[in-house]
Amino acid sequence: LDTAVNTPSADTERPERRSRRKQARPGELLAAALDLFVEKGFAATRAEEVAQRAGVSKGTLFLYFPTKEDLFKAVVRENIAGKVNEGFDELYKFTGPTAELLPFMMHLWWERFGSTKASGITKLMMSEATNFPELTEFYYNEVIEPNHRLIQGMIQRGIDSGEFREVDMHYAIYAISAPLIHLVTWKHSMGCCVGYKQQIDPERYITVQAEMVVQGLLRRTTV
Amino acid sequence: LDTAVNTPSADTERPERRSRRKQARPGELLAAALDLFVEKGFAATRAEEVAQRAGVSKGTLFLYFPTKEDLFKAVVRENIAGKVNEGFDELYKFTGPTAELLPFMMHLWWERFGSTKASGITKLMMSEATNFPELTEFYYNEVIEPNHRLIQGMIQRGIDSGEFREVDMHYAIYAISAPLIHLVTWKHSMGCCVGYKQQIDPERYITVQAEMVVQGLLRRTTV
Amino acid sequence: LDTAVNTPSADTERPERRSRRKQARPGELLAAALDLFVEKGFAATRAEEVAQRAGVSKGTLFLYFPTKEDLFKAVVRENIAGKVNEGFDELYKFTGPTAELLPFMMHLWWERFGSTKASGITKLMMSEATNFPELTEFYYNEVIEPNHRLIQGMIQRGIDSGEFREVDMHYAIYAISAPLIHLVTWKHSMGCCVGYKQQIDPERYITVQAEMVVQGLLRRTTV
Amino acid sequence: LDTAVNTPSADTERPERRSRRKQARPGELLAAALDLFVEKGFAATRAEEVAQRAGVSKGTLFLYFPTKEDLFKAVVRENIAGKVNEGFDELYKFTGPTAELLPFMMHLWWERFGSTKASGITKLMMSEATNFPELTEFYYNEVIEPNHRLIQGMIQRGIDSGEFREVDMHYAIYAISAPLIHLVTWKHSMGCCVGYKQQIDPERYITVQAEMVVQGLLRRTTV
DNA sequence: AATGAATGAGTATTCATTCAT
DNA sequence: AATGAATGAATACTCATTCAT
Repeated sequence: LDTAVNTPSADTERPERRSRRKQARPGELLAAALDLFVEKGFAATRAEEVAQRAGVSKGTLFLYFPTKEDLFKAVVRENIAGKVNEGFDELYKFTGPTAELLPFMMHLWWERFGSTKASGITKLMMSEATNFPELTEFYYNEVIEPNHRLIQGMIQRGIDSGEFREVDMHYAIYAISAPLIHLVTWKHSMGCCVGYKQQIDPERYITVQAEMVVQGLLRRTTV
Repeated sequence: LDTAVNTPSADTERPERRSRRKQARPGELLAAALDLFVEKGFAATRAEEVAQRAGVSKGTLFLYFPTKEDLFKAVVRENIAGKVNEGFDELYKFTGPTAELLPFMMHLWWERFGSTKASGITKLMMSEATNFPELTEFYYNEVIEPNHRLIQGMIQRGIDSGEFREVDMHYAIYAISAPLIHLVTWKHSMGCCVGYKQQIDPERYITVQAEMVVQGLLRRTTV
Repeated sequence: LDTAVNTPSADTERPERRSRRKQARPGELLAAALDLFVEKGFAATRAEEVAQRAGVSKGTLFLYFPTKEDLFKAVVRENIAGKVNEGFDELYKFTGPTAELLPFMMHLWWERFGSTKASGITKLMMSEATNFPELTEFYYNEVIEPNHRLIQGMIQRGIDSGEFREVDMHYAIYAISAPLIHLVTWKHSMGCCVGYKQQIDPERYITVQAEMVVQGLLRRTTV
Repeated sequence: LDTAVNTPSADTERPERRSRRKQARPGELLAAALDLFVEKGFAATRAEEVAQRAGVSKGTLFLYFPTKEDLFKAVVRENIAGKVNEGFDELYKFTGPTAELLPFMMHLWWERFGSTKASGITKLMMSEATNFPELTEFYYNEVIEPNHRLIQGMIQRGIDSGEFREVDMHYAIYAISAPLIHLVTWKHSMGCCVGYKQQIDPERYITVQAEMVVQGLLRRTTV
């Protein structure tokens, strides 16, 4: 459902106890690894702990993922599948004004991604990017770039409809993405350590940022 | 200020070489540590390497910083002290409209902090926050909170002068901070791994974000 | 009894070699540790050396004993358990006069403990007592106190039978224990370094001490 | 008085402030070292701490004692000077019955040595004997052997006077020495770690042991 | 496929000892 | 003679990875 862990190989055999379980192994390991990597970071996560949480032995873990780095890569690759497409669907489906589209999409993003465990990999990638350059490139191509196109689509929609003014599109995108990324990054770093008073309320945060960016983009009616 | 980071500076002078060095040691070590921590992260940085880069032996490092964690803390403390005050100074000194103050301050921040090596600790803290809760709290109190107050001061100035509309101040702050933090975080993560085409031009980035946020805050003249 | 120290025993049998070894591991490690601790003391014994002598790698040692201190504790526990009970058995079994019981028991003690490698831990505990207060307390409760009760039982037997005079029991005990402890302590310290001429012949030593203490305890027939 | 720390070189210069102090250095270091070695053992005592306690720098310590081992040897050698001679003096001076001499001498020993800090080296030597073989030999010749001769003199006196029976002299000696050595050894090991209830009262302990040994040596009047 | 016992390279930290001043 | 900054060998302990069963 949320972060549906799919076994790489298609599930062809009937739902028979033994083999289902067998097939489920890598998925369980990836789920456990996601949890722990998000929770403690790459370096601080011990392989044994991952195996334990997945209910298998250490040996089994290395049976599926020959290296801790491979495990990490798999975790990231696994958890970034096609979220963007959902976004494009919503964009195309939306009929109201773009000034309403933006808040709607941003809140939706929170609901479907930001608030889920999967958002932890956003922070993970920030932290480990330089240690996994080719993974980072993959992440850029598969996640960042598509999302930028989605955001660009949203903004362009406003410009095309005459709602928004012309902007330096390449950089205007960040007015939407930066606050969102900052939100989940905060949530998985500072947010864990500061007191109740310093917490950010995501809904309110997004509401304000969305309002700001809409105001920032809107064509000045008179002037 | 106190433990000002001194560059090793070629040893051309003969007299009191030993004692000169002694004074410089902590600074040299902190500089080396900053480099390496930023470059490879906390866990991946070996104590010996820090010592080597500072031109001393492993033992000497532990003479000044009894623990790798202590070294990390010192690096963080060293590279953030007083930065905010500079910001307040500029704020109080500024005489033009707030719509110009914001871009000015954001660019200044880049010039004096974002573009320097020290900005690497912003990303470092994000990455290591959960591993050093006590340090994170320190960082929040000494860096984040003061910066928030500075930003709040800037926005309030605009509201007081009638330029800006009333906003949910606590969250409006992030409209300014999030893009900036995102910029340095990017610079020290993704930025290192993606191609030339995907690079962000900081000046242009800040210009656009500043314009967006100013537009977002400005009181609508007619309506 | 529980973790009986098994000698490595030449591996002639082929089947289940791995699992056989697994069972023997802790015992082999404890035996090696006993050897080395007795030989060189706690501080001077390197963990790796213990592993080597047991024929395993460093890692394996820490697999079974998470800490060098834990290893030390295990060695102490291993080599003292139940020794006292043997003494009580002999005491209850003995039917002759107490004047003969004492020499018998003292010689038996030498035969079963003093002359064995295990007596080295008596000296070890003396040397390391202040460094391991918690272990020292354990040793007092599990070894010293029970032995004192055993000796007290022996003396009391003589008093009850009318052979021995009334004595300050609490301190009379040491008339028996002190010479014995001194013997093994000597054996593992001075004894290793002084020439042949200065050596103590344990049997003769015990014979004389036993005679002395018996004479010291006997009720004066006429007076 | 008790452990008078004498500078090796005879004090020829007048008691002038500066040089007195200079001359006192090694003595202060030895005193500090004695304290610490007794308190924590050889391995656990850090050179720096010795220097600190003596009020000098680490460098100075190594100026006088090129090696920690040398320091240890010096501490032992320093603190075992001619105590035995005092014992012989008392023996020759004593006029009463040997049955009274023994308790007298044993209590005196406690008063002048056992109860002082210097008794710590007795335990030290036990602990470190095997690590310092040639020191051990020295200790045997300078301390143990003379003390044995002293004790032998005491026993012989009783035999010669007809009070004591003939004994295996070489081993009878231990009937006196073992309890005393055991007392100081206990005091500096177990004694530090066990509760109030398990403490040994030295006076009472010696009284009982002395009585025992006297009884053990006395010629049976009738029989 | 699964286990978990075994490995050993790797790393922070300590501390006796040196030596420029 | 005295200092104390600097050294680096030494060592307990960790943890990814292997492999016999």
